Amino acid sequence: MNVDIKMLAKHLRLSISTVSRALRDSYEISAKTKQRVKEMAAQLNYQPNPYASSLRKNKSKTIAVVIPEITNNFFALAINGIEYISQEKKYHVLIYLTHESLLKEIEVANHLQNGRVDGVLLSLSAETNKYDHLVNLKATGIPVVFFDRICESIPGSCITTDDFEGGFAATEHLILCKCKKIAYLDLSRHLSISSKRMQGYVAALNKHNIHVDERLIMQFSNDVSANEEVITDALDSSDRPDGIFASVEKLAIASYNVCEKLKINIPEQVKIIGFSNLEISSLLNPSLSTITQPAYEIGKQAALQLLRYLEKKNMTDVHETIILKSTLIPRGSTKVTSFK
Amino acid sequence: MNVDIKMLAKHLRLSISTVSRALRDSYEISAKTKQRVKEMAAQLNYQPNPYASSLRKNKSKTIAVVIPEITNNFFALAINGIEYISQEKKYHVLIYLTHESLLKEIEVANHLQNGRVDGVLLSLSAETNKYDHLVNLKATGIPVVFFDRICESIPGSCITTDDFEGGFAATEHLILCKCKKIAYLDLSRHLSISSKRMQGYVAALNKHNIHVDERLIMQFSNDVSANEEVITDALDSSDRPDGIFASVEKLAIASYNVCEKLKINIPEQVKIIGFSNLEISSLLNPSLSTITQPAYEIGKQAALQLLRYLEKKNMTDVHETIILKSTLIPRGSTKVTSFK
DNA sequence: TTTATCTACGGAAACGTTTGCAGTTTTATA
DNA sequence: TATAAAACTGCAAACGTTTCCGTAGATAAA
Repeated sequence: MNVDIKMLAKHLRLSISTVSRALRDSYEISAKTKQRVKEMAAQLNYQPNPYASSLRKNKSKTIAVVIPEITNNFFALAINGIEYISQEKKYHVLIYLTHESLLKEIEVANHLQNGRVDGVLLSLSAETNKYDHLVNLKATGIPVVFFDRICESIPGSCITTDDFEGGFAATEHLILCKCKKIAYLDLSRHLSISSKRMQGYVAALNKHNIHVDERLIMQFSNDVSANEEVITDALDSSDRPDGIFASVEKLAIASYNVCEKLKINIPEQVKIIGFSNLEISSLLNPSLSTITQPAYEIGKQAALQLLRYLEKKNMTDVHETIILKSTLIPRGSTKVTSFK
Repeated sequence: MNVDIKMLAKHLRLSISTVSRALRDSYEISAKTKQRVKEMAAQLNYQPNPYASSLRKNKSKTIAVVIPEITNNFFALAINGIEYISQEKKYHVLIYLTHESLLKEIEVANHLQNGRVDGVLLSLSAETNKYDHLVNLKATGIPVVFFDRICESIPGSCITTDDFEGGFAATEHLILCKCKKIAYLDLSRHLSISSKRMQGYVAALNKHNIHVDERLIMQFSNDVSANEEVITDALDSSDRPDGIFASVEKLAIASYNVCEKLKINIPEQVKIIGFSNLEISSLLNPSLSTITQPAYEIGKQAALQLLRYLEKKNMTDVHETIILKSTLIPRGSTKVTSFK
């Protein structure tokens, strides 16, 4: 609001350009002058105007994080990682939530074309089934790094986990726990993570010679009560599945809720495993078996990748995909109960 | 990057100023011209440079959210509310995490003096015991609205909950559940929420003529394992408390972990209640009795308050405090078990 | 001594907007 | 028809930086 570089220069009886250079440690300025300038700047509490600087340099030192939702342990952890790297490199982090809506995602992506940010970290919304908005965004020269819910049809940087292996492991785990009829609860058929996890599911069934029943592959929305209804329908029948593989945390939780309501015992009557970053999975009743992603690390890697790219002189489009490993943690919800 | 207002003007054979005014719907421009301009702008995909605008107008349409941590359901929900209001009013949201560190908070607050944001929403770190940095920030003319962990020694706007009543209700609930020896698990003695909740705790004990035992009032840090050690010490003795009131979610969780480890039965041997926004409290083993804050609403109100303030012509310093109500939800962890 | 190189700094343009002021045309009023 | 008011539009100065040039003086090389 107050003291600008002009005033600083006046106090110092130096030119504006000299002050600017001194503050940025230019080689053209003598050590003595630099020190004088810096001392005076500190004394007057000079705060450079970031917008003037951004305008001139055409760099904002700001990145955008575009995610489907924030009340989700995975994304909260990822942001934690992103923030860690960003603040270390003096970048600022803008948050945009799409609430799993394609329209919102398009709106955000289009807006970000205006240069408000130097780069974008993005995880697709569940609804997203076309990618023009993202192609356009990249076309304006703004680097985009996808994380977790990546976009496979756009070349570029991606940070993700071994979803196929995770899906395979989860399913095989259920199979080894004697499940014969395993349901796959899916968020959206468009998402990379969903299809990869499902492929793992199918592969595991195939390996163990279990027929893939299409009716056991269920799609869900963002509507909690609608989801629970679907699960209720599936579980409230005589030939209900004896195993549930939830591709995302909230579907595992929804399954728990339904089982509670229907008085279905986990793991005796149905075993449940799900992708989840719930730190208290072990405290659930029963404790939830999970495939857990290194969410914090994903955030860190995504931010690192983007910032590394932004600091590069030659902005050649890197096309690097980093795949981190998830880990399966068996707990009570898939415990094999003895016959009685 | 590309097409700027100058180019737009050239295409339209109009002056820059006319174009600018037309885009902003100035009364000085004819409807016909406005339409022409807007159509051309859309056609050329003109994106106004936000930094040029910010520089000129000395307004950034950006707010900062400064919170202790994001992997916390309360804050995630609050951000959700903040984002909801912000995007509605076309504001952008920068996130800064202090990780409960005073130094970090000071660093962030000082940085924000430079005008990068028009206003700040802040929840104090657990370590914060002096407020110069916040006084300075406000002194530069940047409005600050506190939410949840408010700063009582600085006049200004605050959004919080009825922490005294919440603490009182939680404690009385334990008392009515026959607890005789109730521990209070506190995050930091500096925080407004902590002291308010503790006052409620003390008041409830007094009302029921229960002696306030200082040894039952325990302080905790941000270090999970250290916290669990303290709780272990408290619970692993013959005269352990029979009731625990956790002032924040993570201490309730820590208590669960310790009880599990020590094979202490909840609620038979010890009853637990805690402030928490865990949506799956009911699925814990046993389900957790909670005092739940309207976190989403707090976020919304905080953002509303700040933005209302920013849009005001006369920036008179409002000093409004909004107190929302928490609700006590009794569940399994405080259930009175019959004598056997 | 002349010329070239370096060091340290200043002047001024540029970044892309917004806006005060002035100017021109059109319309309304007398 | 003359004149005042209203309706449009343009010029140019900001906003606070960064950076391209240019230059004065000092030092080194010829």
